[in-house]
Amino acid sequence: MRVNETRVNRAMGNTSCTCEYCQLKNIFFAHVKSDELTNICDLKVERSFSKGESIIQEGDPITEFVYMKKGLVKLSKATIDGKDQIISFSKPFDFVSLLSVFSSTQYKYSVTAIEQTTVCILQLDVVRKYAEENALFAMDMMSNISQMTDKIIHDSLEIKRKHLKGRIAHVLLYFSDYIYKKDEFELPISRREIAEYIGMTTENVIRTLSEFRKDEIIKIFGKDILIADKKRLKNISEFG
Amino acid sequence: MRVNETRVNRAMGNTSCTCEYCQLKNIFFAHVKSDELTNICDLKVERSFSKGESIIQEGDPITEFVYMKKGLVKLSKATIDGKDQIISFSKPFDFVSLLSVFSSTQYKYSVTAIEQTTVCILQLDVVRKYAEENALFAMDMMSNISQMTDKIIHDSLEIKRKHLKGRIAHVLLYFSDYIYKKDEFELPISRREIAEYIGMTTENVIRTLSEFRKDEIIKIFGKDILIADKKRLKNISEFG
DNA sequence: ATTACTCTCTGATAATTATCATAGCAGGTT
DNA sequence: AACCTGCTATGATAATTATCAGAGAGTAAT
Repeated sequence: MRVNETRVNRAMGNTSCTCEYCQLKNIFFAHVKSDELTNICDLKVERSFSKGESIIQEGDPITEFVYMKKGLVKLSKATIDGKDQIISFSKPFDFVSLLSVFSSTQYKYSVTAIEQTTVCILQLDVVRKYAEENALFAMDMMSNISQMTDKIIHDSLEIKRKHLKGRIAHVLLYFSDYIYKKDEFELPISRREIAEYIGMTTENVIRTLSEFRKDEIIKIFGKDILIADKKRLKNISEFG
Repeated sequence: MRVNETRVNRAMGNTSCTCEYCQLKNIFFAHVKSDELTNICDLKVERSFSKGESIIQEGDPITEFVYMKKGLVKLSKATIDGKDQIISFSKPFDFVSLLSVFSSTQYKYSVTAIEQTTVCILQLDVVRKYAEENALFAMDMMSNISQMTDKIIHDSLEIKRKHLKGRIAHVLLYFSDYIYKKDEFELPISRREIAEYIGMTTENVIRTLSEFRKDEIIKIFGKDILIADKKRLKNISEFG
């Protein structure tokens, strides 16, 4: 991680060992023995980031293994012409390091909190040691990587084949159905960031949202979105 | 794999054990002991496919582990409206199963030979057994998955941020620099397939290639392409 | 209070890309 | 031969999307 003046809790360390109830044990560490888990729990460092704070910076050496405990982050990459492209979003209990950790020594993307976020951090060599000694754990990691990249590739194909309206519908349904699981939610990102995700201009994102509002498919109150006609939105996402 | 009347060599099995010089030993099976490798070599089945033949069909149950020994394939996915989207291309010594094998029980994409292709096939449970018993091998697989998905995601972002001309330039440079490593080559895919890869219409692919020809950036003889001005092509790929 | 931001929003216009129509050509089939 | 079919190719036109310009609202800093 880059030295960042906005980063907080740098030295707070393991302030609250809540591993006891952490779902990671069942998901990711299912094949790690319980005494080793206690060890992992002691070694982990928990950190919090406010909305907008940088968690990982593109180019950072990969020395840590970061997983989402709470919140929401965006994975993004700077283009040659100084803009940003958003690759995907991650939520608990994704491992935001997984995309690069076994193919590179440096992060190829940045990770930024788009909601108040808590992550847990393990030293990479610790995780690597466990993986090298415990093939079942390594297999679980593989499954995790696969699921993560699978979703990224799938969404990328979906977005690619759709027109502007379909892409916006896709994004709204993504947050509504996949992230928040309700029809009314606060968009965690700006119109510009939506544009960076789906590869369109900010103006057209705004225009399309306005159009959906005029057509009474959604209601907009700033960042608050209410999906009023999900059936129509799904139809637009599929075929529009 | 689906029963396919075009598939050949179904029952040929291990007709030519050329494992002895296979590069896979150094790349993928580096941490598998040599006596186990002999076992793997005995269990593997080699199969050949002509250009156009289906190797894996979307929806097939994943029971085998397929790697590229020779040739070139496309990974593609059918869209809801009956078209195809090309995800990526794979060459020796990629593992074309890797994209799904640890995240799903069924293939989510099809694999089709776009050149005369030879693959080697291992039963998935054999590979899984080795991985479960040999964490270093599992780690090597992880690295392989990561590199493969990394490249897919990277290319997808590059294509997404470019305009039509830049995308065509990207594809030409992909085949020239990454696949064939020469300036003159035979395009292994049709204009329509290029369109399916970069998310444009066939007509515009053809038009853009014609434009490059008129601008003397490339020469075209049917499927044969000669890159005459690579510098300009690279410039278009980056900024056009 | 003023300045300087960024974000949201809208309209007018330009550029890009898709669609539709047409045609030549090659390969395969009957 | 005549008839498909798929691929390549080009032009005209329509649709989509980007760019440019401007404006209000909010927020932070001076």
